[in-house]
Amino acid sequence: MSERAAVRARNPRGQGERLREELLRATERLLEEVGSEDALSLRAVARAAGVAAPSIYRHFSDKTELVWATLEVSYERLAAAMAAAAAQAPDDPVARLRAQLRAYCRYAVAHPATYRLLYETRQTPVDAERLAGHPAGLLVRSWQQALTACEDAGWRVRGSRSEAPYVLWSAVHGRVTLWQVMPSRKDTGRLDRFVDEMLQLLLER
Amino acid sequence: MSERAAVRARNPRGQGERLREELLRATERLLEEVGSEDALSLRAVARAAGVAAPSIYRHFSDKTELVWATLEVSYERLAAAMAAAAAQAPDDPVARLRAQLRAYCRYAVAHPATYRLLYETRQTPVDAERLAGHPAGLLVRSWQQALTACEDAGWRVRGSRSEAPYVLWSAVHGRVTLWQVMPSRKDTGRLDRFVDEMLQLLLER
DNA sequence: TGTACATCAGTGAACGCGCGTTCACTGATGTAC
DNA sequence: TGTACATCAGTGAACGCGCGTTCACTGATGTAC
Repeated sequence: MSERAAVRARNPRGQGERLREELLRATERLLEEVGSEDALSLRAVARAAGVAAPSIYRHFSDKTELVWATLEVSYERLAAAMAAAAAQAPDDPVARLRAQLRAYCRYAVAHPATYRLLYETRQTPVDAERLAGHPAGLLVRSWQQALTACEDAGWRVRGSRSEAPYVLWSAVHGRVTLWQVMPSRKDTGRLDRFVDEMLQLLLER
Repeated sequence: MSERAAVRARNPRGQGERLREELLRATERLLEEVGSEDALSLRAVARAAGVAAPSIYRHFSDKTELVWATLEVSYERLAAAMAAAAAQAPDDPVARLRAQLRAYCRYAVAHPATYRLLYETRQTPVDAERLAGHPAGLLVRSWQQALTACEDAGWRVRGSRSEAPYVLWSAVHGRVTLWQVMPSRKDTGRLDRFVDEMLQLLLER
């Protein structure tokens, strides 16, 4: 599989935290390689980072902690990608929302394993407190705001307004999943067209 | 975890195939218990079936084969549940479609792990041929037919007709996933309301 | 300027474990003659 | 009716493996005096 990284120099004093970042990056990369949390091993992460396995424990108390931290990083990446896409879109709320939705799809397609991780409930020792802080809540709010911006620009949201963010998010997440599992025609154009379709269903002048 | 089943009597001659069914049932049950394909072990399946581990190899050539067979059983169960719900619904195509969608949600909620398996691409040694026969295709056709029935009864499908089955399926699958991952308010009523919402968005007189 | 010491980043060896799979087998039951 | 044999359902012991985690450690570098 993946070889030990080039011989690693020990971090200088006071810079121990750097390894933490390297481990997170290695975990993200390996996760995509092996495809799932269970298939990921701490030893492989250590190998990829060019470090001995026990060194991980300087920064993460156990495997769950490492994976959870990676999940948080993933969420931030996704949110950042969406924000960047919106910022680059034309100055029109619908165009911005469309750009966000497309960015969402692109992220999912580009990082299938980490994307799947976002919707993983199983996370072995997940306690209530942890689930409550699940970054998923951030996404709902993001769709919510985008829809409000459309309304402010004179669009009407069809159907129940409170349900609308969920309609949007469910549809797009579901479509990406189906896209990944359906054997035929893996062109991302279909995802783009789906996004347009949903916007037309949901918004009217 | 789960204890060895009550002492098992060896199947009579010619009835060896019975163990196959017992293994499938045990796999389904254990899958729900442990939550994922990776966390499932052949040894645990054997224990649950009251049999020695090597006995599995009389019926399945390896772990993948066993899991794949279970996936097929799951798909059939889901399809059957949907069909039964449609059959019990009032004699109206929209009511029938609604009943199918709700049955879909109920299945997903009742069997989260096997449901998740339906959308698992990873299936380690999945070759092209196998993916092509993925039972997911059956579901698209089922939504397709239900929509046509509505059209025949005088309803119009809003938006692109060819995209509509995917809209329906994506939305409902996505919503179930979110429902499972979002920490708060786990009442299935929300899923039912979501189904209604989608039907209103998609169908008009 | 020298030196004892604390801190820090990271390691090598070992632990016990459960796994998927293979192997040569057992013992009951049916069949051929 | 008896007996040799084939078939069938299933087993016990063993294989090699990689895993998560713990332990006591090393050796470079900074700090106090």
